[in-house]
Amino acid sequence: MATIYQVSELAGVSLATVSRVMNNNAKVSDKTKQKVLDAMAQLGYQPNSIAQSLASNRSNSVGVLVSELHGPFFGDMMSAIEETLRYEGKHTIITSGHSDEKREKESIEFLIGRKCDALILHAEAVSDEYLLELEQRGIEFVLINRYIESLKNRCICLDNRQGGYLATQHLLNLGHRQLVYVSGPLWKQDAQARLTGHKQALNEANIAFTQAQLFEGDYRQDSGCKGLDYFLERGQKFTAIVCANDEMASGVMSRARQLGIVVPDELSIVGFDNIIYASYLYPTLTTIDYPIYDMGKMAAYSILKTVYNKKDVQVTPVFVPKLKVRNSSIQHT
Amino acid sequence: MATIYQVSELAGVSLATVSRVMNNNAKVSDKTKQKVLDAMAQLGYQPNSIAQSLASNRSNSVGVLVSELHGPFFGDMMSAIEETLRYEGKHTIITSGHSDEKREKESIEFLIGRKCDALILHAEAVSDEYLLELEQRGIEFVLINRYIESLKNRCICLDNRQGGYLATQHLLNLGHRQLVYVSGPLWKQDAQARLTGHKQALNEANIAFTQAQLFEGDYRQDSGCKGLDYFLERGQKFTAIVCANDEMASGVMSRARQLGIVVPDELSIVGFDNIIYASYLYPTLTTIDYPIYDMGKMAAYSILKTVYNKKDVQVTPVFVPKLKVRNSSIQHT
DNA sequence: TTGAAAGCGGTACCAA
DNA sequence: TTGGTACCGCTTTCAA
Repeated sequence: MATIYQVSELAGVSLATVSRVMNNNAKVSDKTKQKVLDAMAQLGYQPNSIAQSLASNRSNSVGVLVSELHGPFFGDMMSAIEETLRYEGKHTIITSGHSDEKREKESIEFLIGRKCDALILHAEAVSDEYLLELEQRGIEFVLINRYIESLKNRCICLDNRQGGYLATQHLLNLGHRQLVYVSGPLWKQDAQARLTGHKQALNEANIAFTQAQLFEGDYRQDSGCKGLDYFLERGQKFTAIVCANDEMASGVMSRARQLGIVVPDELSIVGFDNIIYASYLYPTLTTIDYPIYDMGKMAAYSILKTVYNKKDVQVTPVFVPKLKVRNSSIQHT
Repeated sequence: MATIYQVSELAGVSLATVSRVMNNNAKVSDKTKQKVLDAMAQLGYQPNSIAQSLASNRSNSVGVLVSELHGPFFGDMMSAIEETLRYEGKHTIITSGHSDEKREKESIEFLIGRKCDALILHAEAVSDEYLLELEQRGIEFVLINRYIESLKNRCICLDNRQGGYLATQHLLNLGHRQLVYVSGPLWKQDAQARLTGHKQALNEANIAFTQAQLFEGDYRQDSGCKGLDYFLERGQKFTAIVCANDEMASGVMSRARQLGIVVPDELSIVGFDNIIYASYLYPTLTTIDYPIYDMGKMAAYSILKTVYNKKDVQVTPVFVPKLKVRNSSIQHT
């Protein structure tokens, strides 16, 4: 592997000059430049990125923390981030936090230890204080799907409240009056916001919301099944069920089928996220579209702009959810 | 950020000694060691991984190439790899190749340029020659789901032929005699192998296989729909359909529903891969389990063993697929 | 068992 | 516009 030194020798110029043409950040005469370029080509020179990093204090890598590497949701996010960054020659280092405070922290510190220039965090369990501390330490980062007022210029968010609102409004528009809600873990910000939107829609329609209409799930399929059982066991009356994500909705759907409840005829279901297989289910799932791909892209842009000084990018921090009507919800008669 | 120099000063020893206790690869007296450890703790010293890499010519990072970052399949693979490597303090750099030769090559070269110590490749489009060339260049790598005879000690494979065989055998055991097959893109090795297994099972049952019973899909859901249409349009008679992956199977399933064909009563379906949502479908999908998580883990182990000299790992290169019977296949009457 | 010092392959400041 | 050179923070050989 050729080094910058060999290039400089072959081209008959100094190290500094070679460095200049590589980074082309200083004036070099066309003639000299050409000599250097020729030498590089001849040697098949590739700069050593590690040495560059050490000298420039830039690793050209961005660390990404997601909850889970698998699962339909984060794949899209990573996909967007990696594509965008690689196009600019930056690389993506990934870690997962499993929605656990300790593991999230470990992952973040791991990434910092690897000298990432910036971090893109889908951090759920770590405290606001810790995130503020990161900022104090001078770490560059953006947050996906988490809003902290004093860090607001670092947050790429979906309006989860609005999403919850839309889901419920849709059912109300279809004539449903007896609704129940399967939420996510209520310590998570997004779960709270979605529930708030739900309540707000009910409120506007002058329908009371009581605790009996709420089941707190964990965003996993199984808790959808449990949620449905829960409501049925208590003799709760309902014609529609709102789930805080699609996985739980799919759980409700399969449990309903086991119990002989016909969806959507006897029970309408609405999910949230619009994960890929929402459209594979039977019936296909009405849901709220979460533009996670675009949000991942935006996070990457934001880093490119603030950390790598890429000028021509516009960062929009708040995304708007959209209702996606499919076959799991129907007019109440 | 404290440097090794400051630690050495505070501890009253040389740089070399500090380095030794960090890597504990040489004798250091307990007393000296303790002084160094104390100094490190006091300064909150964290070694600079970039500098370590430059000096040691080791980046402690492993590059991973997958076809797609999203999608149910690769998530599990990445998940396994990242977990395993991080446990050993290595980091995982990911890229995607989109099953396209040019992009796969670009990704691989990108990873090499970033000085990855080793690569884990799910390379589909790149030629055998290119891979051989990589070996010539002294690049360390393992291949997932691709078998090349002269690189066999680098291959972590599933016996795809056996999987195809099991899927078909299952249907034959259920009494089906009229089968059709939706394959993957036949330029892909795994698609070929699965089809071969299918033919073999038919052959053993003395059932002829003709081109009319084959539709070449692209592993995506939509081609499952197309496949079903294809067979129906030609008036092909069949009571069961074997799909080379679950996504296409789910396509067949939803198309069948649209057409009013009842699964499994009128049509049995078997998939391949056992992706997460195979069990969410209705009816739940009978499929062949592809232990991709374990295979990812094995790939990581293999790297740890050969590249990072971790001794106590056993590498098993060939994995065996297993039949997973669910509700989409039923006895033919 | 310890220390001195020569790299690793670049960047970037200061002079010329 | 160019060259000289002092780092960046660590590893590793060689001597002591």
